[in-house]
Amino acid sequence: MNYLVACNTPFNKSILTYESDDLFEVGDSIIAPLGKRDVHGWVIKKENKEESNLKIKPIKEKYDPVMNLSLHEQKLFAWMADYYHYPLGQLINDALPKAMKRPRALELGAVVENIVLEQLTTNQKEVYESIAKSLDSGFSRHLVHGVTGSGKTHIYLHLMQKILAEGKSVLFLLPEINLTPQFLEKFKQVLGFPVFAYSSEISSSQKYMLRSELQQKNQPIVIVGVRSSIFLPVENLGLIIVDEEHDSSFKQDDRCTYNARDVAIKRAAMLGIPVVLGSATPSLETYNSLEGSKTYYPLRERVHGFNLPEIEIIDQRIDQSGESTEFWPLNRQSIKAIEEAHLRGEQALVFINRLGFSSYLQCSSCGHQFQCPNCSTNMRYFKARNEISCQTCGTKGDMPSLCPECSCVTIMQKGYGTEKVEQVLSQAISGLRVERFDRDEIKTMDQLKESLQRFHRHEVDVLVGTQMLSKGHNFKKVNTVIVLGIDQQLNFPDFRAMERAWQTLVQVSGRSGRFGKPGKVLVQTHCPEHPLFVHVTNHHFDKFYKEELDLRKTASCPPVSKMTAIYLTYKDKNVLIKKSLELGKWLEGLTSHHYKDVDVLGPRPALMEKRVNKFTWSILLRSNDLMQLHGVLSMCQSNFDSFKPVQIKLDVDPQVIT
DNA sequence: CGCAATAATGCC
DNA sequence: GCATTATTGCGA
Repeated sequence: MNYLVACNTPFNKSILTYESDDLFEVGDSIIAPLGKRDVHGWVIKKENKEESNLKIKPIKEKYDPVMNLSLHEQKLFAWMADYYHYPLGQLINDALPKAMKRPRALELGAVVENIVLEQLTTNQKEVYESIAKSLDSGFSRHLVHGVTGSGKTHIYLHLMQKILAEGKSVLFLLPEINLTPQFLEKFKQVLGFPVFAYSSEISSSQKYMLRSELQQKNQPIVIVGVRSSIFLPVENLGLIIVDEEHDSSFKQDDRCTYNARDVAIKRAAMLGIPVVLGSATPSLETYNSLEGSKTYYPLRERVHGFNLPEIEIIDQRIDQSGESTEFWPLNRQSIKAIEEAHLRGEQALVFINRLGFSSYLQCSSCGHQFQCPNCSTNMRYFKARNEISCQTCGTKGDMPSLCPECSCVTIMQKGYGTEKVEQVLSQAISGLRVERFDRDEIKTMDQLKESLQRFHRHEVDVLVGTQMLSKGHNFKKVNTVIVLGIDQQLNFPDFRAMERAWQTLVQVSGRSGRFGKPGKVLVQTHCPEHPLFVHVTNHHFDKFYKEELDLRKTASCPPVSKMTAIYLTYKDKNVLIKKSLELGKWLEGLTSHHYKDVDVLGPRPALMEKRVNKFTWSILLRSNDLMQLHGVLSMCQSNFDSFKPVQIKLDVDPQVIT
């Protein structure tokens, strides 16, 4: 008997033929010889021996039964390999836990005594009941589009309670690990069933044990997990919830570029169960496909009749024409707002999406900038560590004392980050306790918990943080929020720039005034007339989505069309450009004859052309016809070898085009 | 030349 | 992706 095996190798798209006299089943995990070594593989097909010019080797042995794939896993992985054009064997290898070295017993999460779940509000109840009706009737897709503070989590909890009571399990996906502590506590207290947190905090042996446990048992359980938890073999799964479905952390950007939200939808469809997507700022994709349907649930109000914060757009240009710049990058109004909050005994948040003290350094006499030697980017300046560092490759250097070009000693610090704002703020307002909340300052889960606790206990007045501060947190005494750097987000050269800026502003402002006091959000910008701000200040989400969709239609961008980015990477720029143009030509030829509805855009240099001493160019494929697009991608994938030695990577449904 | 770093090739 | 084999490059 011959066996088609998906192996952990990119060779021949990972699908290799082996023979054996022993019996293997489809889905079995096996070890097979490849060249002078052994690889891990999964049987995907049995067939009778045929004439072949290959010298087919025998399968070596059965491997670990814990790694065997159920029928459902086989189908899901096969779909993914096909849709994301990634070798099946490597995909399975990446999705399953690594073999275990030191086995240790698994704590499936103790059941905490039941605290009664609070009643739903009228609005929440309507949504709950509508979703609950379809819980037992096969696949359905729901979108809870609730403003920040409308109690989406509360609806999820009631749905979960119902599913668990029926003896079924729930997969709850969320974008970032730093949200798990609070979710987890609440879930454990309220649900009365085992709740398991799945994230990078878990060791690989724990992941292995969990897989093994889930395969054997089918008692109801809740898994609260990040992206990769979508692959857990939960038996008797009754519901998948994807919270913050718009979030880009659901997209994997290395290896197989899957989007866990889309895999979740596919998995639910295959299992015939409902999937609930939730967000205050749904992706255009999700909004476009569900808005107007019976399974779209807008929640326009916060609970208890609390108001959404007042959002004020501050024209930063005024500063330049005379007003003092002593508190730059914060302007006078922002300082005043924080000062007033402090006097009222409240706290405040400041958001900036950049780390460090200044974005780059420049010699004041010759204009020399301090570039990273390995990447096409400037080094950022970190004052506390007195060093400059590249955020892309990690190269570090001492803060220069004079210009290497002209020996001038005056080096200007341009741009700003969290460190700068922290300093300006503590100097501007005496007695103000300011802390930073970014990945520079907070590296472990313990540091995260401690920082949040200090803030909750009001030992800190202002947190200056990046995006990691923007999601999910409930701060009782925060009614003032400052947003810096939104201009950079709006200027990002990608069709989703406006969508992302919208999401930032809405999510960030959602941290303000969640407990009834009037909330305020100040957004500093150099382009206050930008159309986005009109919808943000009025909280008009329908209008924002409508206008943005119109733009996408005009420009024929997703969700109206489908896209795939092709990245070519090589250390020699000239060879790379030559090969990129070659691939571009080849694709043009292909699309002009057989796939007429596919557009080829580029090639062009990637946004960061040089990264860690390798150059990258990109080509974009765009089409309204999914079949044609994937036709081109299959042809392209089969033809990778002819562009050697350049490395080629596909990103299906890219989230950011780099 | 001699050796080591680097590139190219085969793998079922 | 990895192991093996071929090619290049540079000191002396």
